[in-house]
Amino acid sequence: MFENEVLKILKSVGITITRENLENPPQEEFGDLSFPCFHLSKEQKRNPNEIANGIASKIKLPRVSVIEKVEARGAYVNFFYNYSKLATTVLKEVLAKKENYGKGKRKQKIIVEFAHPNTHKLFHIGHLRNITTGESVSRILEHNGSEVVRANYQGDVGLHIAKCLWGIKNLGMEKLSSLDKKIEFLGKAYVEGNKAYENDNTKNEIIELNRKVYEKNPKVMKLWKETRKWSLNYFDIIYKRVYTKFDRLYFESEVAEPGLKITKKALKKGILTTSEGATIFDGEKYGLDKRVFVNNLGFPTYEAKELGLAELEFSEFGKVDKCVHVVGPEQSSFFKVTFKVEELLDSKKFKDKQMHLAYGWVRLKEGKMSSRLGNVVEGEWLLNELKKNILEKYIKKQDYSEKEKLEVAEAVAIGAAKYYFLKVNVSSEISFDINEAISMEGNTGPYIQYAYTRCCSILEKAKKLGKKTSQNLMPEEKKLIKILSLFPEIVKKSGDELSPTHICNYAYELSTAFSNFYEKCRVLNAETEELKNFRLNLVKSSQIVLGNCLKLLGIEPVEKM
RNA sequence: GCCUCCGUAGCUCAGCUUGGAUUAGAGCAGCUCCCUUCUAAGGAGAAGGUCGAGGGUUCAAAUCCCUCCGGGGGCACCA
Repeated sequence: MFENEVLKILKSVGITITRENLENPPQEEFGDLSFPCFHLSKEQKRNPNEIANGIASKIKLPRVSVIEKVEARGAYVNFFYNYSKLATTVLKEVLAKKENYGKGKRKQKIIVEFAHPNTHKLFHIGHLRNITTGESVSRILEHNGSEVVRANYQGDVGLHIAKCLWGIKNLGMEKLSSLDKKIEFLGKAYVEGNKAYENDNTKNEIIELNRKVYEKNPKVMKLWKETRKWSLNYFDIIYKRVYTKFDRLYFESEVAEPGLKITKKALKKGILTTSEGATIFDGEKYGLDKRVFVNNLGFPTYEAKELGLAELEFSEFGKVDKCVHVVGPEQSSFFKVTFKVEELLDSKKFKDKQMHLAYGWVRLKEGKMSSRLGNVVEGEWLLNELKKNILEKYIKKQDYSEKEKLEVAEAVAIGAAKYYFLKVNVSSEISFDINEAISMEGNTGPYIQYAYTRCCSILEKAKKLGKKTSQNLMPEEKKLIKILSLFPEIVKKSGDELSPTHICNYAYELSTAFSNFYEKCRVLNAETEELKNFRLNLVKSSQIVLGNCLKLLGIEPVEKM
């Protein structure tokens, strides 16, 4: 918050550095901002402790300053803020900017491509992590000032579809009343088709069916269209449920033809070659894998379709600075190859703009999920399970209306699931422990939500905010103010690293600091009216920043729970 | 064989990009306390660690480099 003041002071004693050279001290007793002297020590070949001492003794603080004290400690020059001034500055800023507090000015246009469920296949817990990550990354980038295009690339052609359609034909089309039943039926059909693919006779039937889908055979199209629509309707319900909306839905059926055309061009240019009847990319000279773009039956693979997709993505939205693909780590080789081919096709358009954000697998304790084995953990099932438990364990005991209870339980359940995904690094694998996610204690979504509702509850009782600022702050108040002041730099860090984890850690720290404050500092019946007003402003600011954190995570804040 | 991600307390994980503050941080589980007080889904305290192993670079390594061990994922006609 007062970085510029510190830089100015350092400049006045002949040290010109940038914000990057300053650090946040690990402990309160080391002050609020520090300048480590190790680099100077290298340049001047002097003991860093001496340098730090020299700097600290040279500094003469102005009479009126937001910096209260400067002190050398070891190799660090530590700056201590005047907390009364810090409080005034932070509260003023948060209360003025509200949901825009911490908003950055990076004006990039970024496509975030995520979700990508396949039609005719179950929507599982891994898709849930995907959407959670993609939505949060999108919101974080937006808060950094970028314009985000949310894209979703859904697979609606290919062997998996053929397997499912074969299964439907084999099982016989049932009369199904509800969407849930239809989705369940598709799941069964897929498993059936997948089994049949193991057998040579039925395998050929499935391949034939696949051809018919690619060739848009009218007889097959009818069934394809109808069942595809089931999946899409179902996905729409889930997207809405997890607070996501897409600007553009892409389909494999839409990019297959264009993708094939591009592979022909790439073949002419010598980027792709022919081998054993297939069109392939031989990545050896780039240290990459060999991958097939068009198979020996003439069907475009996922690779060829990707070329068609990229072409669309980079032409439909004007100048795009970056395209982030939120996809599992098993596609790492695939993306390295397609990114390379795209770069070779049009360097100016694609080079260094494509990025694969790989998130780790989600497992249950029983083992890896696979829709082929039919032992998937459905996304919706998980959300419903969390909701049921939250409702039973806590919300039922509250005294508001049934309708409100359901709404609150829903928001808390979605938040619990999302937070469980986001609190670990994107690349880490998650072994999903349902009991742990349900337990709602410690570093969890419900804990953050709860801190937020405590803010709301006080503010509701207080009715209005006064404007006085306190002079002597309690340690809990100081800590809270300090944390509030750090929000903008956390947002920047999360955006730079595409890492929602930092927001989770920050939100947890803020919630803990608020709980401490709540415990030690009475607000509504504070000793004086002035103090009460100051604390109310502090509560309001905490509510705003906690709310911002939740929104960046894609979680809906609730006012009571 | 090659590529890639991961290995930090009994369990789940921060910290590693940009090496530094004589005590490596949390949360769960277990132990001790705190509800006449703004929702105890809370707060306080004690306990718990050869940072996978071994080398190296450095004044300084959980963090950088190398080797090895263990695990996940991938490496041509699936997506």
